[in-house]
Amino acid sequence: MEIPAKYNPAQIEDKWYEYWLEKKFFHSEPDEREAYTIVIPPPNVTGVLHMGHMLNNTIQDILVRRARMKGKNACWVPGTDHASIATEAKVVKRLSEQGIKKSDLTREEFLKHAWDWTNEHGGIILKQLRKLGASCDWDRTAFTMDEERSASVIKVFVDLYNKGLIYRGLRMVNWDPKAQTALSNEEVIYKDEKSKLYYLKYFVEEEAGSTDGQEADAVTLQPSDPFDATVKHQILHRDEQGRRYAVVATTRPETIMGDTAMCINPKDPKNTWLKGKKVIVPLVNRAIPVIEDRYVEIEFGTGCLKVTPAHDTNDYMLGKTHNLETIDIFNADATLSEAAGMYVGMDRMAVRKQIVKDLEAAGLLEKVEDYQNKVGYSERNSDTAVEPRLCMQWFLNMQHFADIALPPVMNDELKFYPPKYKTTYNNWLSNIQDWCISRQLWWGHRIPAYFLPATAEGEEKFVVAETAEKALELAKAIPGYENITAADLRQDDDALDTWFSSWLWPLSLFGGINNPDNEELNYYYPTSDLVTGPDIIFFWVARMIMAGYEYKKDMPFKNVYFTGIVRDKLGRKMSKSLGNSPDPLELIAKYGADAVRMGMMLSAPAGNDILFDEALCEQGRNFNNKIWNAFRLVSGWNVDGNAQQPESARVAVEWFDAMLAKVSAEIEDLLGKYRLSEALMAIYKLFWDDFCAWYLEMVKPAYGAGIDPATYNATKGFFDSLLRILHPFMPFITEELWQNLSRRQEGETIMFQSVPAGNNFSADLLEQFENAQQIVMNVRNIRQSKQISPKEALEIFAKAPYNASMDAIIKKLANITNINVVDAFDADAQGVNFMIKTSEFFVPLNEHINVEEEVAKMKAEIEYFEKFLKQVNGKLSNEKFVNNAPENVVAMERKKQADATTKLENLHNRIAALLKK
RNA sequence: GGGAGCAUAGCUCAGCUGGUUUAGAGCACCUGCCUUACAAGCAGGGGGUCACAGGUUCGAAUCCUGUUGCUCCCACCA
Repeated sequence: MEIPAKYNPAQIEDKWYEYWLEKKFFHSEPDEREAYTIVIPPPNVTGVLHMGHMLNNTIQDILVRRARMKGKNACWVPGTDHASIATEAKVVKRLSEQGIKKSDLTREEFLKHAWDWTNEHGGIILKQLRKLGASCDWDRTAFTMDEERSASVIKVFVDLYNKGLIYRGLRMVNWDPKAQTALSNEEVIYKDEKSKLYYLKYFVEEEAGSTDGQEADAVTLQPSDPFDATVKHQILHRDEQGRRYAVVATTRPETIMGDTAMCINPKDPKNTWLKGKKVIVPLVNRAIPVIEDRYVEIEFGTGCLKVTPAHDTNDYMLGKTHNLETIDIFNADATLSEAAGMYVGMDRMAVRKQIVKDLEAAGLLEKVEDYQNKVGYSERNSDTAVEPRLCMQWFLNMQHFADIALPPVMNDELKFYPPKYKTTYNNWLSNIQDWCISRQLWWGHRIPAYFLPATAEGEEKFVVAETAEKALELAKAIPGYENITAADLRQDDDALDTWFSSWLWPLSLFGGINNPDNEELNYYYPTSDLVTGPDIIFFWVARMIMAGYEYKKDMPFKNVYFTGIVRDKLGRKMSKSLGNSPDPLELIAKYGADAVRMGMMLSAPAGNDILFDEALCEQGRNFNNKIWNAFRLVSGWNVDGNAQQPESARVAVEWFDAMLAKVSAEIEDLLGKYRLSEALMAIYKLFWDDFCAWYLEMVKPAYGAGIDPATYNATKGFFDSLLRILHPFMPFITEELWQNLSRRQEGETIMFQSVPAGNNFSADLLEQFENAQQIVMNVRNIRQSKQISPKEALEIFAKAPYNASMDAIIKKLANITNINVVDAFDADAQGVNFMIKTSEFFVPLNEHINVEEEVAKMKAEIEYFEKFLKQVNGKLSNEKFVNNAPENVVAMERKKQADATTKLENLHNRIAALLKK
C-alpha cells in the first residue's frame, strides 16, 4: 500500500466524524457507569464560530473524550442561547433593511420574523463545532427557548414570585435607547471617554429690594478673610448688570431641562451664600431651589451640582431624599420629549451640540474644559450610550441567592480553576444588587404576569401564573374581580433577561425544573466540569450556582475551568472591527482540525490569556505529519518470523515501556490539575523525541531486513498506546491510524479504548538510558566537529568501572564497533575524550588532533568546575550551613564537591597527557 | 478610588510547601546535512546578573516590604 509522505486531514476528518455519528458513539444514556457530564456554554443561536469558541470547545472535547476513555459515561450536552437583545437587534436590523419598522408589526408578526431568522441561521454554529471534532451528544441538542426550557423559565418565575423573591418596582435602570430596553448592571460597559466639562451660569433669583448682593461684596473687602480667594470668586460671579450667578460644571448640558434643584455641600464655605436661595436654570428660565447634601464634592468643579432626578442615578437618590420633582425629558429612544419643552424630538447628542451654542449665544456658558470621564455603553449595542431612566421593572432579590451560593465556592466544595476567581466571585456576591430581569423586548420568554383592569382610583393590580387560565382563576379570587373574563386580563408585554433562562441550563437540560428528581437529573447532575470565560462569571456562572442550590439543593458543577481570552500575537483582543480574528473554519481547512486544536492548546495555560499565532497551527500540522510518518515507517516493516530479537531492540523495548509508564502518570496528574497545555507538551515530547528520535531509531531494522516478531508487536503496542494518549487532543488522526494499525472489527473505535495507565517503572533503567544518550550525543558531537561521517564506524574506550547494559543501543545509534573497558587510556593514542558525570570516555581518531584546541577546551571546563567547586566549598566550610541544612542537602553538596574534584583531576591528567606528546 | 493578578532566554510559558550539580520547555535563531518514515525533516549549537531596591535565612527566581511597569475586575465625583 502506498501511503503519501504528507498527512492530508481533509477527507479523513469528515470520514471519521460521520462514522462516530452514525455509530452514535457520542450518545449517552444513564447506566451503571459513573457519569461525566459537561453542559456547553450555549453560544448565541445566530452566531458564528469564533476563536473563543474554538478554545473553549476544544478544551471541553478533550475533557469529555478523556473521561470517555477512562470508562466513564460521558455526556456533553450541546445547545444554543436565544440571546434576546442580540438576536432582536439583528432581526430589527434586517427588517429595517427591508423597509419594515418594528413598531409597524404586531408582537406575533415580529416573532414570526424572529423565528424565521432563528431557523435560518440557528444551529450554524453547532454544525461548525462538528468540524472541530466536538463529541457532543447531538440527540440532546437544546435551545433556551424550546418548549422544555421555556416551561422551566416560566415555572421558576412564578415560583420565585410566590416566594416573594421577585418584585416589581419603579427604579432607575440602565436604558439602552437603541434597543429600547432596560439592562442589568452587568450589561453596562464603562468606557473612558474624552468629553467636555461645561460651566453653566445659574443666575440667582433675586428678591425685589434685596440687599444680599451688597452684603456679600462687603465681606470681600475684609483683607483678613480666610476664604479670600473663594469670596473673590463670588465677585466674579456677577454679570455686567451686577446680577449674581452660580456656576455649575456638567458633562451633560442637554439635561438642564430636567433640572429640579441645585445642590451644594453644607460645609462648602465658598457656596454658603447660596444657601436658601433659588437659582434660574439657564435658557429654561425656571427657578429651582438650592439644596444641601454632603454627597456633593466640594473640590469638584465649583462645588455646585445640578440635580436631574430623572436622568442620573445619584440625582435620583438626591431627589428622593429631598423630595424633588422629577422631569423626564427623554423619550424611550433618547429624543427630547414634550416635557423638555425645548428641542422636542431632537436626539440627545444633537441637543448637546445645539444647546452649547445656544447657551454661549445667551452668555450663559462661562467656559468649557476638556474632561475625561467614564460613560456606560450597552454591552450589545456597543455604540449606544446607556441612559439612566426611571421606569417600572421586574427585579429579583439577590441577597437570598448570594447567601446560598457563596459558601460552597469559598470553602472549595465547588472548585474554581484558577482559584483567583474566588476573590472576584466573593466581591460580587458580597455587594450584590438586585437583578433587573425584565427587558422591553419581544424576543424572549414573556413575563407571566397578567394585569387586571385598573380600579377607579387607577390602582394597577396583577397576578402571576404559568398560564392565562390559572391567571384568570387567581384574578377571580381577588375581591371585586369575581366577574372578570380572560379578555379583561392583559399580559405584561416585557420579556425576561436571557440569563434568566441560562441560569437554569444545567437543570433544565435534564428536566430538573419541570420534573424534579427524575432519573436523568439524578444521574447527570451535578455535572462535572464547566468550561467558560471569566467574563461571564457574574452573568452566568454565579447565577447557575444560585439556581442549582435553589432548585436541586446542590451545586450545578463540581469544577469550573476558566479559559483565557483569545488575543492576537500582539496581545490585542480578537475582534471583528480590528479584523485580527482568523476564521476558525478557514484555519481548519488549511491545517486540519487536529492541528488547529493543538495550536490552540499549546498556548492555553489555564486562566491566562492566550496569544494566538497561526504559527502554532503549523506546529500542530507538523506534529500530525510526524505521527503520520512514524506510522508509515512501522506499517512498512516486514515481519521475519525467524528473526531473533537483537539486544538493542530488547533494551529499547524495556526502556520505552518504562518511559511510557512514567509519562502516562505525568499526563494523568497534569490533566487532573487542568494543565492541558502542559499535558499536551508532555505527549508531544514523548512521541517526537522519545518514540521517534530514540526508540524507532533503536529498533529500526537494517534496510531491506525483516523485523523480529517480538519487537514488531511491542512497537505496535507502543504506537497503540501513544495514539490512545493523544486521542482526546487530536481525535481524527488518532482514529485513522488506530484503525489501520491492526485489523479492527466493524464498529470498533479508539474512542472507547482505555488510556495507558501510569504503571510503576524502573527509575534506575531510565537513568542508565540517559547516560547512554549522553554517550551517543557526545560521539555525534565529536563526529560533527571533526567532520567524521555517521557512516564511518568508530571505537570507544570507557574507563572502569563502567556499566555495559546499554552498549547494544550505543553501538547502534552512534555507529560504534566496540566499547572497550580499560583501567587507563593509552597515553600515546590520538583521539578525543569526554566525561559523562564522572565517567571518562575516549574516542581514538586516526587523524591528528589539534592539541592546542583540545587543551583550550579543557581549560575552559576547568575554569567552570573550579568556580563551581569554590562555591560548593564555601557552603561546606560554612558551619551554619552544615549544622542547619537538612542532612540530604549537605550530603548532596558533598557529592557535588567529590564529583567536581574528580572531574578536575581527570581534566588535569588529560591535559598533562596531551602535552607530553 | 478599591481589589486581584502578572513581570524568568527573541516570543509564549513551566519552575508546587525556599536546598538535586551557578534556571527548564516549546517555538524562533545559528551551523552542518536531501542519511531509503518524515526538509512540515535529521544531527549539533548559542542564548537568561529570574523587573528594580531593600530585608528574612546557613541558603531566595521561590518568603516579606517598598519602587517601577503592564493586565483585569469592581465602584454613583457631576
